[in-house]
Amino acid sequence: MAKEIITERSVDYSAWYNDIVRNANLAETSPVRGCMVIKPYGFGIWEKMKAQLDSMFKETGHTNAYFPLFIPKSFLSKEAQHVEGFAKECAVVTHHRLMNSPDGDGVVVDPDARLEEELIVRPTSETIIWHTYKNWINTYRDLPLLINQWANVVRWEMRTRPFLRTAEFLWQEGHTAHATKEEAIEESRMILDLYAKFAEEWMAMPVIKGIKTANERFAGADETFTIEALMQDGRALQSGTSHFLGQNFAKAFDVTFQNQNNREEHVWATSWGVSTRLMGGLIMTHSDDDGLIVPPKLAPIQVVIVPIPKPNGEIDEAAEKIIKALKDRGISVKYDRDKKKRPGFKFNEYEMHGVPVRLGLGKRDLANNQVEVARRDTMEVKSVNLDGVVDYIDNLLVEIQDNLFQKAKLFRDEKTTSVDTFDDFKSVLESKGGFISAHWDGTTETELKIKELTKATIRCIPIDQEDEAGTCILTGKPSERRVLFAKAY
RNA sequence: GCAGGAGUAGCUUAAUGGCUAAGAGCACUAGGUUUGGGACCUAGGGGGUGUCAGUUCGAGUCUGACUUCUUGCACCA
Repeated sequence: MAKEIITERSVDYSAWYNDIVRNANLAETSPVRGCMVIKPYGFGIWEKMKAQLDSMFKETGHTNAYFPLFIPKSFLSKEAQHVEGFAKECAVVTHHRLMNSPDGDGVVVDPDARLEEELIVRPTSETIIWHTYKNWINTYRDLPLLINQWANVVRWEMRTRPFLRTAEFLWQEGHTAHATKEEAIEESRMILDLYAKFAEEWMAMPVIKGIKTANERFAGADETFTIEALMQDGRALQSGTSHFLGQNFAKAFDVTFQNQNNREEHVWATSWGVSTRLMGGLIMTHSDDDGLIVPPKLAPIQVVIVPIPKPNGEIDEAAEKIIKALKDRGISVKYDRDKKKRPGFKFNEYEMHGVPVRLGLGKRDLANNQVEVARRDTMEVKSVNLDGVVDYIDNLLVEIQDNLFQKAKLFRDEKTTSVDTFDDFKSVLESKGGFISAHWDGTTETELKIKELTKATIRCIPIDQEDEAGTCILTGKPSERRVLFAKAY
């Protein structure tokens, strides 16, 4: 019988989440507040995500570059909205040298080594990038400039949670410059579609594409687009954002280009990013009380072969055949020959790690020319003839990927409720949670009032939905369309 | 940042302010017996209790500060 080492979701969702992060070897805490160590298995998943996203960026014409970790303090104050948005959570470098402590114990900051201009550890790189772009952009022929960087950023968060909110996190940030407003908007919309496609087809995580309200918009943006996912506890997770920055940064950093009519114009900008927060989304979209579940397309190990009861020549030989055939199809496979662990232990361990497919191979199977195939998503186990097993697995991985998405989508749809009164809003939020589609009068004041009364925020104004006239659930004022509310991470 | 809770071996944990006792289970090491859903036996190794200071004849046990984790609030991706 399985030991209870993962807290059940229904008992304590937060504890369940933390148990998965720890027991599936995704990450652990570090001595630095809010900063985590991403362990090899967890990083393996991130690397797969990163590889896919990177190739999607390249396919759409972007190239990678790298900008400094440190940003001169003065840069941050150039865009008023931007600095307001980040000032409270910046790490600041003030000195450049340590010295032996005068009282002989350890080291202290050398007071003589104060920096002339203090440096900010980037919370995001708009400022230093726009400073740089000024020199890169002269003429319309230099546009569009389509650059992405993979980097770490720091936001000094007061309250952190593994992956979902950490002081330091990994992400990609795209920063593009365009000759026209239309082209910049199109870029930010294109990236939004790219993110949604990635979330749904690779992470098997259904998302709602939408527009952020003014209140939830990125500091310094004219428009923020978002993909919003729904977690198993009924809370929403902002999973990626794409910003149309207008000419705000171009003006702040004086980035202009000469157009075809020989006139100087400010460029139009976008920025967009997804982070290691997606790992949190992955965990909370699919996993269960037995541990992590990783969609096949992102699994560091897609198939594991467990010899039963222990490896021997005959089993090794059969396993090697399967391994070769799977690898030929680009399927990653691990053969666990560890003799110290019994099969039952291994079963539980790989379930904990979310390996999509497990093969059990023993004398009994070989005698029947069969192999036992177990799928992680449904926990079904069945015997499959060895001759067709590679085809079977190939299809099964596709089926698991699809099943995870369908299951998550069904959950999300069931947890999305339309309401027309504030009483219904409150009761649905209380009893059921999830997304609530409701009319809103369009004002920040009402949005904040609803947040104050219910803790729910407007996650987005969905893009793929019909306009529908109605009245605001709080004020009764006219509304042109429904927006999506939820309690959020 | 505020308010709770908590830091004893890698993990889970025991130990009234005291007999010159930090005890266990899992994990680990060695050997053996086992092996189709987290095996068992025997023998071992590992901790001075998050850090610093204080109270005391005596401190995992009490006090203070700091630090990390955690829950909630506020803030944010």
